[in-house]
Formats: sequence, structure tokens, C-alpha cells
Amino acid sequence: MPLEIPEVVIDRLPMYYRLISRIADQGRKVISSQELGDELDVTPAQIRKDLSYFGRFGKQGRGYSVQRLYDELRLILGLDRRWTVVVVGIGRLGRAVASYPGFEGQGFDIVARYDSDPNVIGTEVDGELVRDVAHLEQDLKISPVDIGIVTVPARYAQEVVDVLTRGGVQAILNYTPTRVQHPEAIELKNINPVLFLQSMTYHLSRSAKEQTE
Amino acid sequence: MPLEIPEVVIDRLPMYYRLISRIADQGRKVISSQELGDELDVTPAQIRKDLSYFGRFGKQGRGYSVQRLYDELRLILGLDRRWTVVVVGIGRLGRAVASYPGFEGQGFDIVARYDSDPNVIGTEVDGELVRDVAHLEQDLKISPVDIGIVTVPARYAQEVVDVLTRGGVQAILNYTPTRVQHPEAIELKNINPVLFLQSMTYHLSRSAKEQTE
DNA sequence: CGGTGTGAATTACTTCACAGCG
DNA sequence: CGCTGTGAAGTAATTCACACCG
Repeated sequence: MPLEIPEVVIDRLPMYYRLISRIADQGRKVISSQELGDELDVTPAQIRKDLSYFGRFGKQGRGYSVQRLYDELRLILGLDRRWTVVVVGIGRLGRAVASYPGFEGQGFDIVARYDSDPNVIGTEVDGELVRDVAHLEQDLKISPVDIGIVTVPARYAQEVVDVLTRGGVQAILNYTPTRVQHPEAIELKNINPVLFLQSMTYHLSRSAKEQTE
Repeated sequence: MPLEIPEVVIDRLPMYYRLISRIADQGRKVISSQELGDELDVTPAQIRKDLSYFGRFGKQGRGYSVQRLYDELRLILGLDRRWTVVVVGIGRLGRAVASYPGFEGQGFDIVARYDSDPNVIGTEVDGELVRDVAHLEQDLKISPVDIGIVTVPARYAQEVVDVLTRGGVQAILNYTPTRVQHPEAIELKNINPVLFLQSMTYHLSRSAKEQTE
């Protein structure tokens, strides 16, 4: 069963998890891969194949038990526990991220917030004090944290990532447009909205051209 | 040449563009696919193949002219013009997005900001007034806008997307965790940080297990 | 029946490897 | 020479299609 699961599959699981938890909330008991697929614009075969990497959760002729599938995905994604998170960089974006309720609601506990600006250090965000980033590495050594979110200005991104990795953080979400170096044992994902816009403008400029042709 | 270009290729172009503009800033004149690949963790063959979908920009034995490649990518991605953007939802995230200098710097002009909260409407963000979202559809009809960024609470996401599409917006960047319905002629990308964290926790919980085994 | 689970078939994507050009 | 551009080869991912089971 655990024979190298493709990364694309992993990347789809959170989407399945999100849908199935919504469906569970609606009180639905059973659902087919067809119906899941309709909702997500994915083929039913893909959903069945993806899930089959992890086990046989469905019942022939019936579909998937919503509760069962929810439980399994939770387990697979490691969401049967809480994860600790620090947010580094409390500018406008960091503030928004640090106070976004969607993290806590999904098991991600923001345990600390850091900044380097003396005007920001010591102020409150969401009722919690902002700490001095100079203490970050030391703090991480005393009480380790699972995940770091980086919302500092681009030029500090590498430095902050280095501190986080030295501090033993296992995963990093980088909101900075800078691509940073990092040990490959550490999970790192980038969120750069400009790249999204640019891949969309590619298509926009084509369809504009088609019109005139 | 224009024989169906894979979407994965399009999605990599902005990354190439970003790198090449940085290299151009450094005053470098020529660069090889090998060097580009080292920087981006991509094989040189992939870079050459990707670029070859659009033309022959390199010089054998030399590499790519940085300036030439920059110009070509700009053109391919439709960045040889400015794009207009509205931000809908001026909460903490919307405020951060609306005042992020990275958009203007890359040719995306935020031309208007909307909210539904009477306490927010009429206030200033980055020196610009926030308008009433009730006027959005009408405003778009009078002066069309290319792109909409949605930073409203999740439950309003569909409604806002509907207004934007009726208003003739061509692309939407959805910061909401809600997956919305939309005409397929419209480009839509979702940014949901929780999904990123969840695909990372999948790996974290594995490597934790490996340790104990 | 209806819908899963899955090998097999297909399609998509990546890498190889080398001819050809500056 | 050195490095691009690209068919051909090799992988990877998706979809098909159907045996099987509740």
C-alpha cells in the first residue's frame, strides 16, 4: 500500500478533506465518488484512485461513508492532533494572517508572533503580544514549534527561514516573493499572488487576441 | 508553434520571468538554461523545452540573452500592458492585499476597493476611498476592470464572484476558502493557506513516524 | 443494480541525447 | 567547442472499463 504516493495526490487530499467535512456538517451519511467529483471538478475515477492509495474506504454499490472518509482523511493528513505555528513579520499581511480564524479552526495554533520593529514589538495582535524576532531562535530552542509562517519584507526572507530551520521548525509557509534556500528535510511552500495573476494574464491576453482574429 | 501548450508550462513561466528580471537587474547579459535551472530547482532540459513552445530565443553555444528572454516572457505573459484590478472586501486581509506594493510594481493597478461595512465604506486605504460594494456591478459596467480579487468572508464569496463576472471581469483571484462556481471563460485561481499547511502536515506526520520506526 | 477498487490503456509531462549552429 | 532546440524515449498521471461485492 505505501508504495510511493505521488505528490499531486497529496496536494488534492486537503481539498477532499475540506469538502467531506462540509458534507459531514450537512448531516449527509453517504456519498459517491461521482458526487464528490461533481463538486470539485475532478473525475470520479481520480477520486477513487487517489483514495485507494490509502486503503479501501468505500462500500460497493453504496459509496463512501461520510464519517469514515472524514476520519480517514483526518488521520492521513495528520489532522488528528494540533500543530503549533509562529508568524514572523507583523506588518499588514502578518497581522491578517495571525488573526485569521481559519488556522485555529483547522488545528493550527498560532503560539507566537514576531517582528523586528520596536514600534510593533510589545503591541497586541488578537490579544497576544508581539515578540522581538531577535529572541526567535532562542525561543524555538526552549519550546519547539512545528510550523513557521513568513510574512516579512522580501529581503529578510532568507534570514528568517534560516533562523526557523535552525530553531527546528519542520515546515514553512513563505508569503514572500523570494525563493529561499532550505534543507530538503524541511517542507516549504510559497504563496505568491503575483505569480497567480501572471499566469492568468497569459490566458487573458490570448483570449483578447482571439476576439480580434 | 501554438499547438496546445500544457498548463503546467504556463504556470512555470511567471517563475522564469521573475528570475530573469532579477538577473537583468543585476546587469548580467547572457545566461544558460543550466544556470537558470540551478537557481529554480528545475532541469535545464525542462526550461529549454518550456521556452521552445514559444519560439527560439537562445543562441547555440552561448545561452539566452537576458534582455531578449525578459522581453519575450513579458510579451508571452501579457505584461507589456497594465491590468486593472478591484479588491472586494477590505478587512484585514483585503487591506494588506490592497496596499501590497508588489502588485503595482508588476503592472497591476488597483483601481478600486469595495466593502459592505458602513464603518469601512468611505474610509481610506493607501490614500484611496473604499466604495460601497452595492455599487460594484454598476461601476464595472461604466468602467470595466480586468481582474477581481476577493477577500470577503467566505459566505459572501459566491455572491461577489457572481457580481464580478456579471460586471465583465475576466479573471478572479479568490482568497476565500470557498470553492466558487464560475463561467469557464473566466480565469479563477484560489489561494487557501490552510490547504498548503495540510499538505505539509501529511509529510510531517510521516517523518515523525519514520523516526520512531 | 450501483458504485468501488484496480489493472490496463491512454494521455500528459519530463528527460534524454544529439544534430546543428554560432 | 558549448549550449540550444527538439524528436524520441522514458516516466508519471489520468482515465477507462469491468470484475466484484453489498
